[in-house]
Amino acid sequence: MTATLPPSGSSAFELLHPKVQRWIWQQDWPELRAAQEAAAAPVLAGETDVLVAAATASGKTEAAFLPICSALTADPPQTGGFAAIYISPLKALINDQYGRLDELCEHLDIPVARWHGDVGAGAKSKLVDRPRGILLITPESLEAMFVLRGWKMHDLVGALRYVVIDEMHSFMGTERGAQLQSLMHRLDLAARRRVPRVGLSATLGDMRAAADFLRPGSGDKVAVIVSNADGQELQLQIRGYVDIQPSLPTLDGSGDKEAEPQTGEEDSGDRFAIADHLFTTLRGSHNLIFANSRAAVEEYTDLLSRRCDQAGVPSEFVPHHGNLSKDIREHAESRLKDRARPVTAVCTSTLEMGIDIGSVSSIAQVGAPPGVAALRQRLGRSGRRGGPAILRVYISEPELSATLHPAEELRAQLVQTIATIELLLQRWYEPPHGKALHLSTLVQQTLSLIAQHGGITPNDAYRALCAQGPFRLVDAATFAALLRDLGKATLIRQETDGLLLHGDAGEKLVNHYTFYAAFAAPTEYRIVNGGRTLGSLPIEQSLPEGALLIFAGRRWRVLAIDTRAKVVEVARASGGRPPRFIGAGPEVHDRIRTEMRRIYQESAIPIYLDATAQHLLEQGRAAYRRFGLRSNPTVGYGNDTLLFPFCGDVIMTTIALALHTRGVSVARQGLALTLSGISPQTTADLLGELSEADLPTATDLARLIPDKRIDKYDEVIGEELLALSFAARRLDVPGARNVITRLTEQTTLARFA
DNA sequence: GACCTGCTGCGGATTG
Repeated sequence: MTATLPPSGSSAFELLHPKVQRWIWQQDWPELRAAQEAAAAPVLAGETDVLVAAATASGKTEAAFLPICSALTADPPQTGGFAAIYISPLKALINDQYGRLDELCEHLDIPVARWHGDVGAGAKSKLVDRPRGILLITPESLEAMFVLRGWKMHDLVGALRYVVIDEMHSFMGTERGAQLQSLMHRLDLAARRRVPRVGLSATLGDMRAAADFLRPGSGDKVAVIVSNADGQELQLQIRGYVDIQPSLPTLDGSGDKEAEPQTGEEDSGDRFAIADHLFTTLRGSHNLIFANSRAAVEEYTDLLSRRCDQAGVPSEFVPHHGNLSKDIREHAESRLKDRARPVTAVCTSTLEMGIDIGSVSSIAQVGAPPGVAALRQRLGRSGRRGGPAILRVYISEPELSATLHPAEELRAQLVQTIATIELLLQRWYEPPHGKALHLSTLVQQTLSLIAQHGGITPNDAYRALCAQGPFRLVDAATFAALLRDLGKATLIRQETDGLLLHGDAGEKLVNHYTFYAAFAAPTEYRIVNGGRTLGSLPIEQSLPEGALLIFAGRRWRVLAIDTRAKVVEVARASGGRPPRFIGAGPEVHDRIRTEMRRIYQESAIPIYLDATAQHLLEQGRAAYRRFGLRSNPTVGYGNDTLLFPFCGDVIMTTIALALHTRGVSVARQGLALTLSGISPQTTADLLGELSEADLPTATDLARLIPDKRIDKYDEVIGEELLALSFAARRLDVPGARNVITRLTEQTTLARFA
């Protein structure tokens, strides 16, 4: 074997155990990757927490496990219990890592075990009887372990030396992330020690926030390793399209019966043009097409499959989204791994994360990307080592007409896309929301602690979860109020000695397996064809018998619906339309809207726009000038006024509520707030009043929202706490004040113009 | 809120 000499002169390599060195040698690696080099010493020392941020496929997992395995080999555990726990957001990722890790650990006599929902109960009880080595687990399975085997936790994790978090960025700012932080803290409590944590993450804008997520309260002591070795070349293009079809009603219009079977003769319009370009450009190589919704995935897979049929070539386009069954998704994944036969997957964010599918030739994005960080992740999938990453974005805007809404004349989709790309080039990414209280997850964790210990005092619960745990933004009074709400809902009750126990409802909740997940999921119907499950659709979907449907990239007719078993039986058909998955859009960050304003006011045309996109941008800028938005944010529209504040969605909601307190009915539509029956002059006066008076508090504004239940256990939380929670996460009064001041200045000066 | 993610233990049938 002609092995290139491994990492000689590499100080990290010298630190590793000889057996690990031998394994690296056998891998034939030319050198250790930057992240692996930098992480070795601090992980080996085992004294600090370590955060490794690097691009996908940069050897992050090895950066953690080469030194961890070295430490475990050099100093083998003397007692039972897991030596390291690796927590991953995906079962598929655990299975991937298990294959890779097991191979390394075989040489080292370190047992590796996986534990998630697809692992049998027998294997689990064996592990509990003989806990050893490295455990790969999901947050939900770890939660189940605390609930069902609380009394054994010290035996299981008493000897724990490391906790590893994979894809840490995917947890940050979410309920599941708050659960993960709580679980990590409860591991420390069960081990009765501070167990070193290793976080593996994509590169983020604010590494300090990430470090603080990994070790709440002590983020400054985390060793942060950022591998910025992504000098990768980016080739990108935004392609503009004009939608000449009259825009169809998308939200309402449940009159599905008139769904006309598409004959294929009306192949015109923007979607067809986009499909044509995708077909001719991507066929013959491996690619990913990110459509922004499951409905769009279905529609484009269908359009592209028909192109293949018409051309008499085998279908090269496969769908991939969260409602498709496991075997359909795994089929797409294995086709992607098979380099011999070209395939392009049309997908939602399902293929953003680190499941091993190999790298693809190019990325297509249909519609505005949902954010800068998401676009960065998607790009990471493209480009073999050393090769450029290729991105094509397809943006469609409606044809200009007399009836077009001003917001559409501004070509907001296109401008938002340009803003997102400009920020990506500046390496800015959306930070996670740090101010959420995560009360829903605090409910879950309180109930879980009671299960683990067979009861707990309010003081101990507060100390474990809030004072020293991750729910630091919750003060004692708020926690007490939460406990009272839980008592009212009979989730908990209190013994005379003060001990908290489960109440009747709590007992039921905790003893059902759905308790372990911190996030809510809608009930869904299973879609079945001849005994084979194709996937599922949310229950809100009303599908009358005989309705036509496009699903899993094919056309179907609904034969029968079993409402009790929640099953929809379908047969192949020739017509159909994609299912509607209802909803609004992702939250747009303030920085993106600020960037959009800059783009409107500039005249430079980015070089990555094609001719149509350039033309659309000019139209958008012309509309911006015509409305005079540079100096006046209001536009009269019939009896209404449109207000364009150019700020993030959180601030827009806050301004809308503040206007609401003045008796104005306000609606939010993308870039604009619509003030019904109010003139631009009155709007200017209202803004002036708001800027002079004190704005209501965020909590007062939140009280105006009739239904604030969003997260899984919000149902049992009382109005007051829901208002507090909504205010913390979804409103920004100081931000709104700044924007209102700016808007007032503009409208005041505009009057003299 | 576009999108995404996850969970138990047992009964019963099948196979070696």
